[in-house]
Amino acid sequence: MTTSTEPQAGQFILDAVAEDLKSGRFKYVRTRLPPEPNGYMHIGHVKAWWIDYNTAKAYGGELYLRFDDTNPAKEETEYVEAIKEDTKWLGIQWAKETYASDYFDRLYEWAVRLVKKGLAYVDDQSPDEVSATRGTLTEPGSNSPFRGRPVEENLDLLERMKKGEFPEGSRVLRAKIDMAHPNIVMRDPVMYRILHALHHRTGDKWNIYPMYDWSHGQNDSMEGITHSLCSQEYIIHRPLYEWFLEQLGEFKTRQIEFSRLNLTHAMMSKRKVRKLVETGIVKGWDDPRLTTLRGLRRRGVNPEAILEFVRAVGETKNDSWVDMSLFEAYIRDDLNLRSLRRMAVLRPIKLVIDNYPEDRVEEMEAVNNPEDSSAGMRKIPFSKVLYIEQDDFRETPPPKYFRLFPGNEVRLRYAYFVKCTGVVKDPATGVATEVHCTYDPATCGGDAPDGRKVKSTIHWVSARHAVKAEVRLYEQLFTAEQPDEGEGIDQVINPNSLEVLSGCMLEPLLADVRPGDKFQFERNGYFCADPDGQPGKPVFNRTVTLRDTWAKIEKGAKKDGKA
RNA sequence: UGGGGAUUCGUCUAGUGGUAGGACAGCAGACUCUGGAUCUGUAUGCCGAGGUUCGAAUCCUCGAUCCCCAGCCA
Repeated sequence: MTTSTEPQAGQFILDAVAEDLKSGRFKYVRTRLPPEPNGYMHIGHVKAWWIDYNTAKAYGGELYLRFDDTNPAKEETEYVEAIKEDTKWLGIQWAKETYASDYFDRLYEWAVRLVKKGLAYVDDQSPDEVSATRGTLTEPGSNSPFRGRPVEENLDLLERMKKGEFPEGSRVLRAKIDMAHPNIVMRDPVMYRILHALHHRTGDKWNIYPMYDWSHGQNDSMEGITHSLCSQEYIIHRPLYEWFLEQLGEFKTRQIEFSRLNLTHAMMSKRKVRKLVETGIVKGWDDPRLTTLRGLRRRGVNPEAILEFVRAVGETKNDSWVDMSLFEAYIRDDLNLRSLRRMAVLRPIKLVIDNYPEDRVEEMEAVNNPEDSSAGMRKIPFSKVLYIEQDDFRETPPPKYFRLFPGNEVRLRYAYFVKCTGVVKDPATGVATEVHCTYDPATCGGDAPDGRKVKSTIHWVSARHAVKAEVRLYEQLFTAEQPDEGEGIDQVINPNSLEVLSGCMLEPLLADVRPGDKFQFERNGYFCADPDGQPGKPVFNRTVTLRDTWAKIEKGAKKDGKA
């Protein structure tokens, strides 16, 4: 999969911005990345971040990081820091860090301006009354009895709301637009609500806080943002966005909407992810099964892979569900090029080489990364008793199985050809405990001087040199493609989403790893050292498996057998 | 007859009046000291019906389906 030569997927926003520059509507490009600091960011956000970042970068513009902290009840500084950290990790750079709360004073002045123009009023109705008079999707709303309030009275009331003279819910400031507007957003939307809450930055200074609609566009304008890029659900807010700036006579940012990213077998709803964390279905916001950025990072996914993936998905207005396998392809692509190869036996069984000297140890030369010659070579100890994967031996081989079975010869990677001579079983259970074989000393290094071939090469770890480790295997968290749909999350949880293997045997070099170190365990997949590991007792997470043609053949055979 | 958005292989996405292309997934094969990687080949698609045109995914008309909106959330 090449990247830069691929035709660019969806770029209607890039095109629109180019037109704006050409027409002179804007002389420069400035976008903003507007997270609400109320939770951890997930891969769905990355699409938006990338579009904001890429659009600015494409035209020599800049990106502001603006925290949308207009609701003190939900927002916390902790999340601000987490979001900044995640953004940096992704490699997205911002020119300026701002907060919606930076503009509370100016925004209030602008509100006063609208009140003076007779375009906003204080409504004394209760929330229920406001809701009841809004009308429905098909029926118009009705005017508030306070709609005709004189300007002076509105000004006085607004000032006293600000000072904190009224209880929460008792009054709001509303824009005076049209209660019969076919677009519900335009039916006298609430601009300020009373909230006697402590704000993470402004403390107790304010008793009224702006709604999204009243804050966001005005902040965009104040910051000279040229393009306010957001997801489709804001399309219907655009008339209001434009109405405010028009009435105010301020700098007019252009809002452009794109469709958000949906990934199959993943959970993007913040509320539902929170539930997964709280009920203990996952172990935290950084659980490697989650598509939160912290989860992906711990899982071992590189930021470059995430960015390449969202770039490939592109920017369109189509509702879409991107298949997880596309994301995995980008993860593999990235990891394949940069991961050091190591040998690790996940489900070990002993392989005894009967004709190999008891105390002999050889150092075998191995390639670190066939995709990158600069990664060099390493040595791996080899001896009489090895561990191999249980799956690499079958007493009675299925069709097309080329690994170890009695009488068959295979190559031990970087070592010798060995021929299987038999298997030792536990007399009580009948379970295989040891595979036996003989080796051909002439095949040292892995090639036969007589030119004979083997159909399979298997990996191994010397038993007396092996490092024991825990390895965590992950599968998709959900069995359903769209677990967000409907209720009953418990029903679509994949019971096999985590499998912990405790007796894994690794080559000696793997004893000393730091959390975040990534490797390809040959023939098994890509793995990343987890922070739970101790020196000498590593813990690895499986990021993603290798493409497994054999698994496919076996699965196909099973299906045919049944049919 | 509430308003607004969308519809191209299984999935995502190019194409904007001139041979429907790419990626992932699938299938078949080559190669291989990873059944990995790489390479080759291959099947599958314009929501529907009319119309305009020498020619329509693209323009027009009518229809279908899906998504969003009735927070003092963002």
